[in-house]
Amino acid sequence: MINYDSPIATPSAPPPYLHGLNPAQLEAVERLEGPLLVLAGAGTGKTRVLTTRLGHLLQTGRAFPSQILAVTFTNKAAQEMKKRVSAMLGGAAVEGWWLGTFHALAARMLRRHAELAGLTPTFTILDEDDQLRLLKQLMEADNIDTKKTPPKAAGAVIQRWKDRALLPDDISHADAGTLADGKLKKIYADYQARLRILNACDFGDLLLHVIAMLRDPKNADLLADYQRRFKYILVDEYQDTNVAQYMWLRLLAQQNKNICCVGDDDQSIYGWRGAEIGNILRFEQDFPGAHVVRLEQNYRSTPRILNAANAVIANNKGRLGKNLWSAEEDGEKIQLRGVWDGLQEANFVAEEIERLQHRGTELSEVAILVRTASQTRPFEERFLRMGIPYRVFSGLRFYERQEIRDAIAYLRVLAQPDDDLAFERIVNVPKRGIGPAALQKVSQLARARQTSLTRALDQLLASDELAGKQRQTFLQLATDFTRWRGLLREMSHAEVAQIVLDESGYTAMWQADKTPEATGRLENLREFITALNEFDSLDAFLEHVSLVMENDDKATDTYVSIMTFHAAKGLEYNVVFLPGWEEGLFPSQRALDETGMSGLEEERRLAYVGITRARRRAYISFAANRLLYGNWNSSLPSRFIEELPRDEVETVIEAGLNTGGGHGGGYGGGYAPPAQRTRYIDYSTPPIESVSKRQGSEGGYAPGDRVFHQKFGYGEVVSADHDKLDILFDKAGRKKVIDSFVRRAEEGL
DNA sequence: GTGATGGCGGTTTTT
DNA sequence: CCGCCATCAC
Repeated sequence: MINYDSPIATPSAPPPYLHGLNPAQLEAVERLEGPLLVLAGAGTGKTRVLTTRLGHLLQTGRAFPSQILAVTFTNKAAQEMKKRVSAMLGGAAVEGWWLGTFHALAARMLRRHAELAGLTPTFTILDEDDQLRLLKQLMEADNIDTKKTPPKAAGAVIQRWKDRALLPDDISHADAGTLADGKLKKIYADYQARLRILNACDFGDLLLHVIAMLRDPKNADLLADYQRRFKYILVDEYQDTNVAQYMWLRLLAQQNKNICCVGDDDQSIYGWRGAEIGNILRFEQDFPGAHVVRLEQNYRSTPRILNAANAVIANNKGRLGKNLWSAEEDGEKIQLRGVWDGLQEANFVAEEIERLQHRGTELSEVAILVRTASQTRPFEERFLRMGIPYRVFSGLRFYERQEIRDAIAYLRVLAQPDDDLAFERIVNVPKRGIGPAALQKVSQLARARQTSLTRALDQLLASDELAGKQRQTFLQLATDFTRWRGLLREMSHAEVAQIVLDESGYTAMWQADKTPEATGRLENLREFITALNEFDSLDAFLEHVSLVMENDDKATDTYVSIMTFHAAKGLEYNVVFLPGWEEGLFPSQRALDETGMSGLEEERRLAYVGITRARRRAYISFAANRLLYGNWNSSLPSRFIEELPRDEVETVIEAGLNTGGGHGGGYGGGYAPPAQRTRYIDYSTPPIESVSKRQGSEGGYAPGDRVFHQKFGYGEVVSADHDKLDILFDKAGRKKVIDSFVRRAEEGL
C-alpha cells in the first residue's frame, strides 16, 4: 500500500534504501501495520533494520515525524538512530518526532502536564546520590538501623517496586519483606511524600507519574490525545523493558496498535535491575494478532563462534528460540585455556595479544570482557609492565565526578530553590562552618512546616532564631543565591555559573587543595562551563545532566579495551578474551543464591553476549586458583565451559589442574528455583494530598500567652502574625520567633 | 565543626 | 586487599 498523497512517495521501483536487505530484514522494515516483534539476534543488522524502518515510514509519508514514537534505552542509541535516519533521508535533521529514552520521553510528557501529578513543570530529577541521602534521613527518622539495612538496599527494593509500577499502597504486608524491620512500605510512602514536597522525581517516578496520569479517568482526553497522536511506535531493546515501561507502551499503543518491538530474549541481562524478560516472551499474547520476525543471519562472527554461542544458550529454558548462522567460512576454533592462577591467566592473555599484534592485529580490535570490575586489575598490572596500551571502561563518568556534582548542585539550587538535596550538598561546600547542628535547625523547621530548606531558611532569617556567626553565614548564603538568581536574567547561564563557582569560594577551594587530583578537578570545572554553553537554558542543561550519563570516549586511539560483559553489549571486536570462567565467579555465586534458576539463565545469557561480541577469534579461560579479597581460593571451571561444543574448541589445560573430576559432573546444585511470581497489580492513582493546607500555625498563639523557647527561655507573646510571633522574653528580651520553636509554658511551673 | 583511625563488607549499571 | 562509613579525639 502506497500513499499517493505524499509528495516524496515513489510509486514504482523499490526505494534504494531497501537494497541489500535479506528477506527477514525486509519484512521487519515493511510490515508497518499491527503489532510486530522483531527478534534480532546478535550481529543480524538490527540497527540497520530499525533505522530503515523509521526512514521508510517517513519517506513513504505514512506518518509525520510528530506521529512517531521511537524509544531506546540509552541516549547513545537514540543519538545513533537520529543520525542514521537523517543520513538516510539525505542529511536533513528530522524535527518534531518523539525519539529518545524511556526516561527522556516520560520526562517530556510529565513536564507538559506536571500539575496533574502534583508537581510544577520545573520539578527536579534526583540522581542516585540524592535518593540515598533522602532515604537515609527518612530511615533514621524512623529509628531504623541503617547498618543492618543500608539505605542502598532499601533503595534497591523500592526501585524494583517502581519497576513493577507498584505504589506504596500496592505493597502487601507479605511483599514488604523483613528489611528495615518490615517498615519498608512506610519508608517508601514517606519517600514519595517527601519527593512531592521537594517538587522532585526519581527515575522510576517519571514513568509512574505519567502512567498514573494517563490512567486517571479525569484525564481521558489526554490519553486519547496521545493514543491518536502516535500512529507508529518503535521500541529498541525490548527484552530490557520493565513492567512500568511495558504498561506505558501498552497504554499508548492501544489506539493504532502499530507497535514494533525489537529485541533479543537471549541478550536480556538486566533482570537484576528490573528488566522483565517476560515482556518479550509474552509479546504475542500481550498484543493479539502480533507477527514475529526472526533475524538469524549473522554478519559479524564466524560460524564456529556462532555455533559455540548457540550451543551454550540452547541450555536455557525460558527463551523464544533462535539459531544464528553465517554464510562465511568456518574460521578459527575457540581457544580454551586452563591455567594455574589469575596471574598466569593475565600473562597468557598479554602474550597472546603481543603475538597477535606482531601478526598485524590492531589493539583497538582486541577486548577483554569480564564478569566483574574487580577482575580487571591483574590485566592492568600485566599490561603496564609489558607496555601494552589499554583502557578500562568503568570509571566514573563526567557528570558523576564529585566536583561536577557539586557545581550542578549549585545550579540546581539556583533553578529550583526547593531542591533540598542539592542545597544540603553544597551548604557547607566549601566549608563555611555550617555543620549538621546548624543544618538541623533549618531542617527541623522545614519538616514542621512541610516546606523546603530554602524557604525555611528565609523564615529563620526573618526571625531571631539564628544569631552570631551562624546567622551571618546563612544570611550571606541566602543573599548570594538571591543575587545569583537575579543575574540569570541579565547574562548567560554559563557566565552566571562561572560567577557562582567563583563567588561561592568553590573554585578557590580546589585551588587551595594541594592534592594531585585538584588540577584535574579544576580542568573539569572549566570543561563543565564549556558544556553549559552548548545548551539554550539552564533548565535544558539540568534536564540533560539528570537524564544523560554520556560516554565521552572516542575509540580512535589504539588500545586494548577492558570492560564488563554488561558494558560490552552492542559492541564488537575482532578478538575477544573471556577470562575467569569459573564456578562462583561466572556464573556468579550470588546470582545463583539470590535468583536461582532464572539467575543462572541470565548468567548464561551473559556468556552468550560475551561470545557473540567476537568477530574472528574468541579465547575463553579459567584459573584453578584466584586471589579474592587478598586470599587465594581454588576454583572449578565454569559449567558453561562444559556446554561449549567440543568440535569448535581447541583446549589447552596446564598439567596437574583439578578441573572438577572430569567432564560431566562435579558441581553441587543447590539452586532451588524460588516461587517465581511476577505480579501485575492494577495501578491506582496516587492520592495527591494537599500539603499547603497543613501549613500555618497549629499553635494558635495569641498576645498574652506564656511560652517557652529552647534557647530564650520563658516569655510572653506580644503579637502573633500567622506563624510569626513577637515575644518579650523574661531574660532574653524581645525577639521575633517562629511558633514551632516554642511551646506553651505549662501552668503552675 | 573538622580531621584521623578502625571496622566491615565486598556483582552486574542505565536513566 | 581496598574503600567507605562511623566513631573518636581535638
